[in-house]
Order: sequence, then C-alpha cells, then structure tokens
Amino acid sequence: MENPDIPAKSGYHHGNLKVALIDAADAIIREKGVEGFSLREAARRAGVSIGAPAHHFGSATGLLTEVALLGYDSLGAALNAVTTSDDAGNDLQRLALAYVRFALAYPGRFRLMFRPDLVNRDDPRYAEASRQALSDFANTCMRRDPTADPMAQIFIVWSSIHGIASLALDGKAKYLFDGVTADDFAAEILPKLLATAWPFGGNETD
Amino acid sequence: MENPDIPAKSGYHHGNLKVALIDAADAIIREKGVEGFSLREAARRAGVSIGAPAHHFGSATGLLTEVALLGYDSLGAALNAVTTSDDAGNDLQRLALAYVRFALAYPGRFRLMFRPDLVNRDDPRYAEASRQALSDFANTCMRRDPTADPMAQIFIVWSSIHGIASLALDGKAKYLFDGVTADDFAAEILPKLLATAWPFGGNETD
DNA sequence: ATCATAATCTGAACAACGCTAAAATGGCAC
DNA sequence: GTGCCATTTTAGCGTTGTTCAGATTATGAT
Repeated sequence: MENPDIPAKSGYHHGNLKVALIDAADAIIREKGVEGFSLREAARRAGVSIGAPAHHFGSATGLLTEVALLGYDSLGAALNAVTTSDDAGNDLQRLALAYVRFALAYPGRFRLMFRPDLVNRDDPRYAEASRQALSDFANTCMRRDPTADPMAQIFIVWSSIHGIASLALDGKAKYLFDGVTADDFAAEILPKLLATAWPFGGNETD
Repeated sequence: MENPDIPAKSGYHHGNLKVALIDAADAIIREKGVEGFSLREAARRAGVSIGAPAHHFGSATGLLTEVALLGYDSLGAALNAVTTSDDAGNDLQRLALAYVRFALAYPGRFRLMFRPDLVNRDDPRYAEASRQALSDFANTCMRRDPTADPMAQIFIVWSSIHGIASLALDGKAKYLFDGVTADDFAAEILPKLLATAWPFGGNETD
C-alpha cells in the first residue's frame, strides 16, 4: 500500500523521512478524514519521534500543504485522463464527471485542498498546482465558447462543478434525491444530471 | 454588541447560560473563524467555568450545532429579504447575490454550516433549518421553469450558487480576477457576472 | 584517514484543548 | 423550613502542536 521504494528506517537517521511522513499523512487522511489527522500519529506511523517532523515541515500546516499539493497533482491527472473530442460541450461534461468522482473517491484529499486554515496558500507552488490542475477546464471552456470572457466563463463553470462536488460530498445529494448512496450518485444520477439539467454541456441534442 | 436582555450572571447560577454560550460561540467564530473557536473560551466569555457548557450541550459539537442552526436562520432571513417580481430569472439572480453576500459577510457562520465534522447533522432540526433556508430557491426555480425536474433543477442551481460562494470565500475569485477584494467582488464583479455569464438568470435581454 | 561541521532525530517540557465525574451550590416546590 | 434537583465548580485524564537542548549520524574538506 505504501510507497515501496523507501529504504525504511535503518538506524538513527530515517533516510527518507520527508516522503514517509507525507505518505503517512495522506494515508491517515484517507482512512480517517482531515479531522482524524494528527502530526503525532504521522510521526508514529513513520516510526519516528514526536519532534522529527518539525525539522522537515516546520509545522503541521507545512506537512499538510505537501499533501494538498499531491492532491492537486492527482486531481490534474484524473482530469488529464479524460479523452477529448471535437465536441467541447461533451468534453466539459466528462471533465465535470471526473472532477466530482475525484472528490467522492478521495474525500479527504479534496477537503484538505480547500481548507485555507490547514494549507499554506502563500506557498507559490500552491497557486501553480491549482492552475495546472484546472488547465483542462480552462482550455475546454474557451474551446466551447471562444467569444465569452475567459475568466468569467471559467469561474462560472468551475463554480458549478465545485458546488456539485461539495454538496455531493456533504451528503446533500442524498438529502435531495431520497437517500441515494455516493456510488449511485456518481454512477447514475450525476451523468444523467449533467446530460440534461446542466447548462454547460453544449447542445442539448442528446 | 451582545444580546442585551440577558440577566447577566447574578450568582452561582447564570440564569441564561445556554443562550449566553451560543452568543459567545457565534462571536468567537465571527472574530476568529471556525478554527479559532474553543469550548473553553466560550465558557470564559460567558464568565463561567470550564465544565459548565457540558451540561447544556453535551459536547462542543452540540454547541456548534446550535450556532449553525442560527446560521441557517439568518441565511433564510437574508434570502427572504429579497423582493420578488414576476421575472423568476431575475429573482433567482438576486437570490444568488444575497446567498454569496451572506457567505462573504458571515464567513465563519457559513463555513460552520457546511462542516459535517463540527455539526450534528442527525439533529432533525438541521434538515428542517436547511430546507427552510432554501425554500425561496426551490420556489423560484420551479417558477422559472415549471417543466423541469424539480430536484434536478434545484440541485444544479444551488450547486452553482454554493460553488460561487465557496470559491469566492476561499479567495479563488481574487486569484482569477487579478487581486480583487471581497467587497469589490460582491459589489461589482458578481452582479455583472450573474447578469451576463450566469446561465440561470433568465432571458438574456438586459 | 581524520576531523569539523551540518543535517537529522530524540526526548522532555509547556500550554492548550475536549471530555468526565465527584463535589458544591442554590433555586424551587412542597 | 426542608429536601429535591438542576446547575455550576473543581480536579483530573489523555490528547494535541510547538519548542529546544542534546544526542547521533552523514558529509565534505584536508
């Protein structure tokens, strides 16, 4: 489950403590959510003492920032995996689907990425990672309607998708759609919703 | 600043500790955000000892749930204050504006309301408060397009608005629109955005 | 090869937190 | 008045993040 190419702990020096702690933190967040994370448990899992993380990350926020950056990488990868066609509206639908499915598949990562109190947003890598992850959205938006104001269009489309992901993650979809599970929502309801009620899906000819 | 009709602390018994603690918690969250809250400081502000809140709320979550319920009340009030016309699309725009402005004006309350780890969502009053606050949205949505599937429409519209509020609150608007302040966003950019790029604003005749 | 320096990790300390339970207090019905 | 009971205090437990002096090891220059 963990990254296998870590020389583990040989002696007093760990050898790869920085990435081991990031892996541990990511695992904790995957298992117990963002609130279940603690710096001490990350150190415990990495087999290292309480004070060790401070040297590499300064504070808990420093470590969580690294996890959030990895989160943006994995989100960007999930969006990059969406195949593109010459129908930009359809592509946007599939990107939206991938975005929401990412949020539902990695709720801890996703929540962390948007928690300003846990992540150091002054880190220049943060803005870059965020920009990079959303570049597919930006491109497809402009391909869909080249005449619209780019920033306005991207913001509106991204907001819509991000809102869907947030509300679905908070269980509001369950509340509106009569106790549907997250899996059912992602597999059945959401695609239908995007194809019919979602206004950014291009021509409503399907 | 605080609720004036509290008999204050007369002796051993506070007299109105429950609402005093809710007020104190709300004030802390307004001043320092959700993360700045602590049960002990709420007790301190109410002039009472550390263990007192437990009797009334059981746990910190219990107290924060009450604050979140008040948050839904105030959100519902803000939305109720929006005047309605016979142009449902226009009404929806103004409701969206009010929703986002509420989030920007009361960021702590708003964030708390959507933090499942801090709020007891099994409390039946929570679902009711949420439903009540959004009833204006639901009505206006169905007035705007009576033929559409109600739940689908409400979910899509609410998602869009909620996404705008979340991203604006997280400073993503600043990032996309070149360092604009929250006030400028709410006062200038957002109304224009809703009138032009937002697809739920009715006929684009303005 | 030797040795000084820098990097890394330990372990203890501190203040703050949420929660629990036993004791103290005082309002209120009778 | 008197006793009951809701309310509040106090003390304690286990947890957390952060800091820091010191122990340990790696590194690079000579």
